[in-house]
Amino acid sequence: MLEGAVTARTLLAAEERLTMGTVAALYGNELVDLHTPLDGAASSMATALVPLDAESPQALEIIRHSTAHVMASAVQRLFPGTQVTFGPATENGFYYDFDRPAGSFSEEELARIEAEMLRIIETDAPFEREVLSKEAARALLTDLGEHYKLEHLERLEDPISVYRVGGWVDLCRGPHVPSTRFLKAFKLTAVAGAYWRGDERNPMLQRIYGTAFPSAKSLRIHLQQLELAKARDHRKLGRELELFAFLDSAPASPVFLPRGATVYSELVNYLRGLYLRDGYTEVMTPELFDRKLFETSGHLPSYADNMYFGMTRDDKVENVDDARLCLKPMNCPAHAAIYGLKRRSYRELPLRLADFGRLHRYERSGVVHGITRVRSFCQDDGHIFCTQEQGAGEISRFIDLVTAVYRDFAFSEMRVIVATRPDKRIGSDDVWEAAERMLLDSVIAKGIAHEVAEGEGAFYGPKIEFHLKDALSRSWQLGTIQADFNLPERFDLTYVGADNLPHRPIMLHRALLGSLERFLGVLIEHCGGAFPAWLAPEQIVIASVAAPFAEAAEARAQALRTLGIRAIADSSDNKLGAKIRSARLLRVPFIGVLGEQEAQGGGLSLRRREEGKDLGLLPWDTVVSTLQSALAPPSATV
RNA sequence: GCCCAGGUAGCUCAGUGGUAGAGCACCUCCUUGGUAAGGAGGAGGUCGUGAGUUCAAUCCUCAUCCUGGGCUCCA
Repeated sequence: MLEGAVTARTLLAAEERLTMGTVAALYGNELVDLHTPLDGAASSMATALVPLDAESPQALEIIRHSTAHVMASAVQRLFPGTQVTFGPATENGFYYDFDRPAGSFSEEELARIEAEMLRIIETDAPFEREVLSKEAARALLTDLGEHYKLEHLERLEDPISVYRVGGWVDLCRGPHVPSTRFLKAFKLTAVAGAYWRGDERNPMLQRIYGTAFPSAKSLRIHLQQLELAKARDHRKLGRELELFAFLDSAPASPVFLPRGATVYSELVNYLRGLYLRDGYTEVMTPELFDRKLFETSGHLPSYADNMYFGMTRDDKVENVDDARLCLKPMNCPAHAAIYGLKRRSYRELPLRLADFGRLHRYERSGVVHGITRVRSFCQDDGHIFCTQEQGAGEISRFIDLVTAVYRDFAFSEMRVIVATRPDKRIGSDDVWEAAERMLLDSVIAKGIAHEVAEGEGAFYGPKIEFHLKDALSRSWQLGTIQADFNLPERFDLTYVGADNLPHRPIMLHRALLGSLERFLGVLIEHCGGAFPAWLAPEQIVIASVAAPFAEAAEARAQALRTLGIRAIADSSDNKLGAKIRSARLLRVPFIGVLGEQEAQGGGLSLRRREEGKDLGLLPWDTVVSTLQSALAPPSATV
């Protein structure tokens, strides 16, 4: 560093804004190291500088990225010949990808790497930034034998920065913490394979995941939260609560057990209620179609990789591409065909068709996950056929509906993503342009915070996606609405306008919950298996205090069932405490206790799931009215 | 699909080159009970599947199926 060079450190120190916990600074919109010389007039710069404390979110990223550097340094010390690639901070930590000729890292090696990292950190080595010409950087990387970095270098613009720490050097944009002293708490968590630049045609690298925090305490809290999240994992709860299961004979295709099927049906009932109010009519369509339907729709060949094919013994075919039948991966072609069954008038539009048909999509074995990503599922699918002019209004109406629905399930953190035209698509650019415009305008008009995902749209149209997070903060797409000008064209759909001339309708594909399977998975994690009372598989368990009251308990349960309440009696010869315990483990919203007192007076002692609240002995009428009001499904308002 | 880690009773998990164990759940009996586990006994496994090595394989090797973590939040 030049004598007297102006840095964030000198400027902040001069104003006594530098503390022991300051790891970097924000200079305008730019993150800068404390020690990097700044350009410009010192006096004006100082006011634009904001010191970043270790506890700030931006500092956390810097700490993690610096920890990744230390890890890479340790790896190269321990395993010479290993090349480095990318090592960014992530939402929950960091990773670094290596090309190690000997292959992946074992658990024991992870421990050795951690130990080596500690040794490096203890030396309190400073992070030093150095700016090079591209030519000099090329020479440096060639010298180090870092071929991946060399490849990446060619994508970068002059000048190039590198960071040194403890004699180790890496091509890096920075910034970094001043020295390794600031890395106080880290843990290496996992090894995994990852393709170079994420492309499966490239060589596979060895990735090491880790996490880092400004203090040992915050790391400990993070690890505890991970443990808690595991307890909410829908796969674990699905098994424990007997909601669903998987058969070896149907991989990645869940079977719903009685308890899970009850929740599933209630979700469908809820949706049917919404549809009735919101002007949808339901249709039912086959699962197996002649391939011609999907040729017309354009699913073949765009979507063939994700489709199942079928044939009969009368079909003398050898190649799957000649299979006569297709298992539907989507409902839209069938709905387009239904629309085309007869001549349509503008007076019928918008025509909103809903379908709970079962879909099958072939998903590669590595991407399936519990019931949130499966091969057999059902969408709360619907297609709106309308005029161009009606499109914006329908989209706006749908956004209101989907927002209200998520509110019903107490989801608050919704991400809205507008996904635009992908490389592999059907239809002209003009048509895509219009469709993208329509979606974006609706979101903007509602003032909804959203992101744009370039190239992430469906092959037939752009979409708005509504994402929610699961217990491990993985983001899942649930609801969606997609504008489609292509299918109406391909199916030659028309309506007769007021002018008595044929016109082309547009088609909106939409789903509120998305896949019912996925939604249920996310919902299970959201509520930790304690479903809202209206969805609970059993809404009340009536526990008899002793055998002589078993019959009375069963009679009460039956009386409630005739009122539409899912009630069961626990007449096992367990003691009351054990019955309460098992009902609570199943997260049953109400528990009724029936003994001498209740049998005599005709009432029931009731307790609610929430805070184990005991409502005491209530007269039967009060029991019924309490249950009926607590068990009523919510009503999403449009 | 690819990399890594797994697959032992319904569930959660021990275990060993000489054909297997615990807790819970289940069944039977005793107990007739008042708000998160009463007691005793019993039954239950081709150790994922197939092959190989071995006198002998749940254990070692290979294949295969299934499950789990990950596969550009770009130096």
